[in-house]
Amino acid sequence: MADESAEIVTATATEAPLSTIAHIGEHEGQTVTLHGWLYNLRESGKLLFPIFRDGSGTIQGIVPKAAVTAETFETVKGLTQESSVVVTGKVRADKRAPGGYELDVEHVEVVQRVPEDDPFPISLKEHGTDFLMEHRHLWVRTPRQAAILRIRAEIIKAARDYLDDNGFVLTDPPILTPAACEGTSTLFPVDYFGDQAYLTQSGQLYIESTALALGKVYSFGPTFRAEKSKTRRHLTEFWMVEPEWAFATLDDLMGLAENFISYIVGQVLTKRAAELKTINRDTTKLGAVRPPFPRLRYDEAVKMLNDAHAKGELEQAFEYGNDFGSPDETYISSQFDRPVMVHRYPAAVKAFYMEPDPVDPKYALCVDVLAPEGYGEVIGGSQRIHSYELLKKRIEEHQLPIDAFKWYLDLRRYGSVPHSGFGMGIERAVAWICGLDHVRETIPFARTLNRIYP
RNA sequence: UCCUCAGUAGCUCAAUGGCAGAGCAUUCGGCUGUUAACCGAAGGGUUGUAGGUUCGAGUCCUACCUGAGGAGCCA
Repeated sequence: MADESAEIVTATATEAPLSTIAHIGEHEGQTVTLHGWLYNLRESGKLLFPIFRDGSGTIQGIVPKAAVTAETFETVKGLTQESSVVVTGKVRADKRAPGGYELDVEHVEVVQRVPEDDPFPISLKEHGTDFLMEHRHLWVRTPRQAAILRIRAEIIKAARDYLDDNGFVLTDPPILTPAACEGTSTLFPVDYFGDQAYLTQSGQLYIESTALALGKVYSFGPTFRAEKSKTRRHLTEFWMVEPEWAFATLDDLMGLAENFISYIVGQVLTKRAAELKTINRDTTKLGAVRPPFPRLRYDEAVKMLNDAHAKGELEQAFEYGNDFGSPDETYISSQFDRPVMVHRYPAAVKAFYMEPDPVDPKYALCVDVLAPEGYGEVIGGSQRIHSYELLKKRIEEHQLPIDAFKWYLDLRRYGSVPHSGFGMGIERAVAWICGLDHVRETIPFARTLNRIYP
């Protein structure tokens, strides 16, 4: 062991050990090397204060003219925003530093210097939405956007860990599909060797198949909607995680949904506390997200909306039998401190494959989970029709192409069982957990009605 | 698809129908503890496009383009 470590020191004798800014506290008093970029440069006479970032955080360096070679001083003085660098310096704890540490810079090697006649477009000042989205490929470098992307990654990891650890098997449905899943949404057409194909709007129908093969399954992947929706909650390309569970009832599904969401929020709170702080998220509201979630029948939710309208708390009157509009969802969720599960909507406003409630077939065995703070529907799910005859009848009623659903009907001919599943929109979950006012910041490169660049 | 709002320097925004402005960014100068540093100076403009009204249009009118917010639809 001693020989081995000696060998490593020898091999790197001329170079300080590599560190990241996030872990720089472990090297206090030592000289380290950082791989990064110049975030900002301030100067005060013969003192330079370069701030470096490396993707894991930022740290201020200090360069007194008297402490370094003239060449190093001039190199740092000439650095431009976002120039890439390899920095060597000594780590020093400092109470004045936001991160607790500063770097006494000893040497800076410039990997690529951003020319001053073509400076980095995104300054530290405010910018407009259009400009930022036009420069999304560079905007992701800013601390706030980087923190959001780390939280997104944690949400995805937590979602997959929860399902993996609870017996769900990842089965990937196709992206290219021959027909609409639900027959309602507008799909993106694709030429498939002369045939008309579409980008998937949901993997659900396919994972119903794998659920009957493996019992408990899920899909995680992109989905596409060509709807001309233009709101802060819509993207044309978004990611969904969809568990599907054989023999599960609507009650089983609601139990899964509340535990699933609570686990994800809990993981983000513990593992991404620093990032939540970076984006100034008020985490007290997330702390309340624990099972059980309130469960509300559609009829009860409607009564709540009618009462609110009568009291003047809701502008628009709600017409019984409709699906909830955005202001309706916001009002319902605002009445609770955690996500609320609204179940048993009228079957007429829901998808063709949803199982009718045996108590009153006018209602569907479905559930929408509405996130708090006005973030709207993050989960939509249902128990699926398992009767061959009923499903065939519904496909005909919805005037869907029966040939395209032949395989789907087969699932009801060979060992059909009650089964349930839901889909959670990743971007809406990220927007809610991060407290963002628009889903376009929840994904590295948002695809919206008016934007497909960069 | 509908409703509302916006478009002026690289960016964020001012400018009563009467000389095109500021802050930031860039360049130059100053400052040994700065925290979107500060102080001084310089360069930087086909006011989204086309037409119209007017002695005169960034400003008023018409059409179009682009974007934003909302509705519907949804996750």
